[in-house]
Amino acid sequence: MTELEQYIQSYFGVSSDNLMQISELFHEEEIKKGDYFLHTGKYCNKLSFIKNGMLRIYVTTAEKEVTQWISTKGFFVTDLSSLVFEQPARWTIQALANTELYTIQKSDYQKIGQLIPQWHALEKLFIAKCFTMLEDRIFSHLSMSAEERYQFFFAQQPELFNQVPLQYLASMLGMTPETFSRIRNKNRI
Amino acid sequence: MTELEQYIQSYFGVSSDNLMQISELFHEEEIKKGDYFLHTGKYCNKLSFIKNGMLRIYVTTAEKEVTQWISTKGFFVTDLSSLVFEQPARWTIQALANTELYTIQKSDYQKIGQLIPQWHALEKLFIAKCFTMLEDRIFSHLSMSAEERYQFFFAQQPELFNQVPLQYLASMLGMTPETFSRIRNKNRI
DNA sequence: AGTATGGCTTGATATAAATCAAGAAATCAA
DNA sequence: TTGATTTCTTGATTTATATCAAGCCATACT
Repeated sequence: MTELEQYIQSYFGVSSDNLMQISELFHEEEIKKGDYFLHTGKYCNKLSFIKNGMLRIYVTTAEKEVTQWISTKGFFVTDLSSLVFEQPARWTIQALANTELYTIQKSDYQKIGQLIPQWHALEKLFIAKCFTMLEDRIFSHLSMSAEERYQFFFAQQPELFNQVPLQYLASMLGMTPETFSRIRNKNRI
Repeated sequence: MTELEQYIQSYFGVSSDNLMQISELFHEEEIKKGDYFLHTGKYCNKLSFIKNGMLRIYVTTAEKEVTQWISTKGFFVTDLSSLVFEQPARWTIQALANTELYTIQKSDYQKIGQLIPQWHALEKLFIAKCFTMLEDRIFSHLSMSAEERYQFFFAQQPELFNQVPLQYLASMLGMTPETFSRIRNKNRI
């Protein structure tokens, strides 16, 4: 089983005879550090798994740049509202490092539902899972201080803290780089 | 077309011959003010539309009560992770007023997929829509002040501000009742 | 090697929002 | 209606976090 098939299996629990059908629709793609996967306002017509590397999902407002999320190895990446509802992309997505992707084009993505009858049901579960992760994140903003959010997130993804420019982590957690730096220092052994 | 059918139509865009099949699976139910739709830790085995009234979705932590959302007429209500993944409910859901619901039991809900082949695809779109709403909410916490969140939310649901105890709105927006009260006063004409 | 450049740290200060506290208004119950 | 709760408002104070500013440390550049 290829790495891609393992990811699809673990996210969607597809049976192994279907796995190959799906994974054949993906192709490998590389994005160099600094290059863009997607620009705000464009239409997102693909969905990718990260084989290795990192992508930052952000948006530029009048005052500042807001990092919404950083995706790493094993994660999905797309602009869901653009892919699914054909709307202009909300997010800009840029590679923080040289990144290899398994990518499926929208047209092929839409074919999966015909190939595999239970696909939509599995996909629904996947998106529902993503939904609950966002619920957790909102909860963290309703009930935690900056330091608590730091610890909550660090517990979930400690690897990220060594690999990602800290200013982006700070933004993603809803605090300034200075505050992030101080908290980080305090929490270092 | 009944009110329930209109909701289902508008959320899912089901064709009219399927609408009745679906709506027949729902039954009406009433919850008195103060009564509970769901308790944290229990299993949520239903999904409801609000015909009228209001429900508050919240969780009690060691320090405080955190209101995650307030659902009103026309909205869906359930604990998604409990309904879909059969996990203990994260949220407690309580009626803020006498509330009439159209409710479908989990067992019937699961039947819809068999009745209507494209159901899972429609449901996926529905959850994806909910997902993007949560993305917006997270963005509001990453980039806005308390006052800006107040205005952002007020623009979306001005009706709520007259009907709901303000302390719950405050919690839902991630601020204290005092801060909410001051901002509200300032923004009153 | 030397010097830019961008990212991180640290300190001083300002500000938004929380907390504490008391009183006013609204809601509820008898 | 009246008193009893509960919720809301307002002011004073504290605290967390942002902002401003300077220096430091890496990495990249020539």
